[in-house]
Amino acid sequence: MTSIALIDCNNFYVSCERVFNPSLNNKPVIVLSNNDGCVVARSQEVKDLGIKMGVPLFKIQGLVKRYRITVYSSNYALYADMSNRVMRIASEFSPSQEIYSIDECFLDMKGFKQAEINNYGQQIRKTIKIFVGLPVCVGIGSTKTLAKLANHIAKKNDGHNGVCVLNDMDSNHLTALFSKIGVGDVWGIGKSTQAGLINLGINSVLDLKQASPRNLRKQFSVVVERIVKELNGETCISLEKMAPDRKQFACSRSFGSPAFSLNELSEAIIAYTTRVARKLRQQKSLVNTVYIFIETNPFKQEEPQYFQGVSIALTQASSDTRILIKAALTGLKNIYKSGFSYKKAGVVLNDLSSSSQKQKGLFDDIGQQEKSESLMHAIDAANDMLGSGSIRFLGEGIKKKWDAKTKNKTPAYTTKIEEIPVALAH
DNA sequence: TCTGGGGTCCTAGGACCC
DNA sequence: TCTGGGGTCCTAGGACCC
Repeated sequence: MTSIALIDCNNFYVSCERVFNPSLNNKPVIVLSNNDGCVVARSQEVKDLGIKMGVPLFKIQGLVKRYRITVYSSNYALYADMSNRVMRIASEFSPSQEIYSIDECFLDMKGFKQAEINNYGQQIRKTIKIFVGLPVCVGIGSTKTLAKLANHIAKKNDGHNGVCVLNDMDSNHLTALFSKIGVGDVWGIGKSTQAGLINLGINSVLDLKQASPRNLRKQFSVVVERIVKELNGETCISLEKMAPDRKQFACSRSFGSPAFSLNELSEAIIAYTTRVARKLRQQKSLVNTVYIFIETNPFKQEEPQYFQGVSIALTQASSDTRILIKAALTGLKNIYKSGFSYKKAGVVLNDLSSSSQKQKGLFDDIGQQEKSESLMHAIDAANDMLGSGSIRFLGEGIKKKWDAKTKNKTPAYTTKIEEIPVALAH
């Protein structure tokens, strides 16, 4: 029988902050989204207060004051680095690993003895705690969906001590357990599908497990059919050892303060294009279509609203930031209308191809292309060495009034030497 | 005053072809 | 008076995830 483990960090962003500020342990802590807008991570204490994921900060200011909740802007440099450390350690516990998100990975546990698997899970937890300082839970089941569910059970029930193994559980116990978990807690069942299932009288995980996959495919989609099969131990979603190439790269941001002029929007679009172009080159891909959009604040319905996006097809696939910026700005000029208060803009690179399989055009200037590649390579190398943004296009501006707010960001403790924690000995 | 960002997959429906 | 049908490809939009 196959066996898959899901390692998932508890309250990941909050836990990362606590590693460098242990006085926050057992105290309520929140981490905010970009622009300090919404709650994206909550400590257990905050969850217990009933504060939901994704609520805007301004709606819970009263609770923040009353319960003295510590509020942080997000510090992605720190979280990414902590994630890498966790993943490296986890990978040593299995011959194959799929990194599923910044705070989760699946491990193939095939061949492990049932009797030992629980201990093994405990060992994974302890090792990550000791070496990185982060708390994780481990869920083990015969499919990914069951591993996810096991992890959910481990997180919600202290009795499991952070590890839940479903493989060896007897069926009575399993039935009792599954009848108590809502169908919306299953991986892949979102709000809309949950409502539809409840409508059919399918309320618990047990109900879903016992439902007919064929009927649910007709009612919903092949996705729900697969979930039912996976709940019954039939593998439909396989472990992806190698991360496949991305099919698109996007960068979009809300502005710290609204933008009005074409010039301000151009700055933002240039900055975002620079970011996605870098990601594109990292994957060694080229882009054929650049999509950009601008929008006003949809929450301010009393203000005039405008949303417009446009795709620009390049004459030739490219990864040269200058060419991408030129295309993006051409698009921007086409859709920009004055008189609106813009809140957000974005750039999406679609229709990617591999740079090693580039089609040669009839009028290609080979010398020009080599120059382009070596220039981009030099810029990337300099930014890697000196810190990103060291070399950038002047067009993205200096003052950047539109740039996002980050009022309460902790230092990049682990990735910038100037911001490393200092310990004083007496 | 203040409401995130980046990704994937699936499906329905239109365009087009023979 | 008579007005097909089936296949493929593409795209937009929805749903979901973290």
